[in-house]
Amino acid sequence: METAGIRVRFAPSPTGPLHLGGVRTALYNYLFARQNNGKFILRIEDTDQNRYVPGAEDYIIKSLQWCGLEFDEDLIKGGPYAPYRQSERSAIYKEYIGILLDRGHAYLAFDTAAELEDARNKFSNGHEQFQYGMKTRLQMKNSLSMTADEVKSRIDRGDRYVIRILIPENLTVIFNDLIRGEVKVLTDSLDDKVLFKSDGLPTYHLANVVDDYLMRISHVIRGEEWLPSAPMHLLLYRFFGWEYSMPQFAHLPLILKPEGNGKLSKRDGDRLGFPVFPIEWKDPSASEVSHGYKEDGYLPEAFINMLALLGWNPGTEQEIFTLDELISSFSLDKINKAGAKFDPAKARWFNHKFIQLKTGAELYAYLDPVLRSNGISADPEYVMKVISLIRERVELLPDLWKHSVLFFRAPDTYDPQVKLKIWQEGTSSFLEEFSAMLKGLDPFNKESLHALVEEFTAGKKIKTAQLMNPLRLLVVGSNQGPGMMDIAAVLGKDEFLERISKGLKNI
RNA sequence: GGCCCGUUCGUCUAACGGUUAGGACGUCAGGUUUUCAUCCUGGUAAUAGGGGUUCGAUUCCCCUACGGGCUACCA
Repeated sequence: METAGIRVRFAPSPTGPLHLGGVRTALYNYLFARQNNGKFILRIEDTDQNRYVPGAEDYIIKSLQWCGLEFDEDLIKGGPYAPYRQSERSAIYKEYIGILLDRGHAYLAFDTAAELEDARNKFSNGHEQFQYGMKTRLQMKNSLSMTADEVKSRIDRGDRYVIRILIPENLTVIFNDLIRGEVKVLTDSLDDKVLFKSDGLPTYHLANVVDDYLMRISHVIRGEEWLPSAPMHLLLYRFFGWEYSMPQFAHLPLILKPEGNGKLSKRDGDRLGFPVFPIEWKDPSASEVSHGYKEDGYLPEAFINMLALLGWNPGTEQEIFTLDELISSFSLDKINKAGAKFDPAKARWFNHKFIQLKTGAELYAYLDPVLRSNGISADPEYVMKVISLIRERVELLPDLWKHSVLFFRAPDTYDPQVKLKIWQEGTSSFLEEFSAMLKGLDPFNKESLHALVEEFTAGKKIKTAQLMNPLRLLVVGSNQGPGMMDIAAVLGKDEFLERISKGLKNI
């Protein structure tokens, strides 16, 4: 039972896709482990077979892989404390619940669902709510209220039962949360939670304590929703005699909806138009597809950076971090206590920042497959020129295509709103004339073009914009895009001229 | 209802008990640009309320309000 160093675990339940908050919990565990040369462990908490969703486990692993968070021990690569899937550890839990029973810290309860329902109705009189605990346990059907013979005969005839923790009375449980400080609870407010279900599997409460102990977990970093049951977990450690080597707890604040109140949920993403999941999730039963950050064109490093700063800050004004920088700057005591509202606009801002950090070649690697799927085979050198012109306007990866398509396809429509605004009497004839002069331009480049435009507008006594805006409309189809000279120079003389004449015909 | 946790600009947040309460996102206004973006500059905007403690509270304590979480044979 020697100290095994820093060991943390991420313990998701495979009941569906992992959302933002889950990824952040994993991230904080990862950062803490890496910073302390510790181990980062994945443990699948699948003790509820009713809620098992096929594909969820795989989804969780793939998501974290995309984020770049690698485990030291998990169900694939194994480890010294395997298995890492709780459903494969049921024998272990049986053994430990036996210890609790022997020591009188747990008891058998035979109440059926209907009986529990009855009790709830009977005891909840508007002011008070039913709690299976000190005030009620003796009136229920359990090994505390029944004789030993009665219990034995019930077991013998095959009655199903659960095993509940016996919460001691009038005891103050105190523990130190690394984020919140001292948390104090009187045991009288705790109820006799089910530790072991009638299906032979433990509940979270038992499994988590037993596994954290057995796996030598040094720090439990988990969501705030576990704070209320932490005192009960502490009691469990005490009953087992493990209090001296109990992990330290850190309960993370929740991630809230961008607007309004409450926990962030999948619905918010649908409603407000941003992903809440790291990668796309296809619901196996509902044939419904939820957006993922990956597929929407976010960079994993931007996603991670954004999550890291949602509830934690480095104490400096640095906002952009590499994973390594996050590892070295991270600290549990700079995690906030209050929940943080998620801000999709800031997520996009992070992504923009990270895209600007990419090299042209990296961006090329993203754009190239898109070009191919659109049936475009362009000279790499040409594509690189295009990328350098449009890269600064790219916020999400798909913008790469959105902003570069004009270099690969001539427009077939011309924005009527823009036309209305800029097309004047005489514009067409200006353009005809200009186009004719363009034909003889040699060499054809930004500089020569510029000179020609100056000469032309001066001769016509018109503003540069009076020529350039209509020109842009013909060549691009709208009022958007990089500088007109840049576009022309990249497009080349032939294509440029062709678009002008086609435009003049069709507009 | 009970128990637990929380509360600084619209949002994320900074501030050994002493700061003109700082930064970022958003937003607004200017500038750059032949367009749209980007970019640059500037502005806007906060300590929930009330009591203490203290020479002095954003900071420490209490109360109230508000918000959140938990209250399953779910995690």
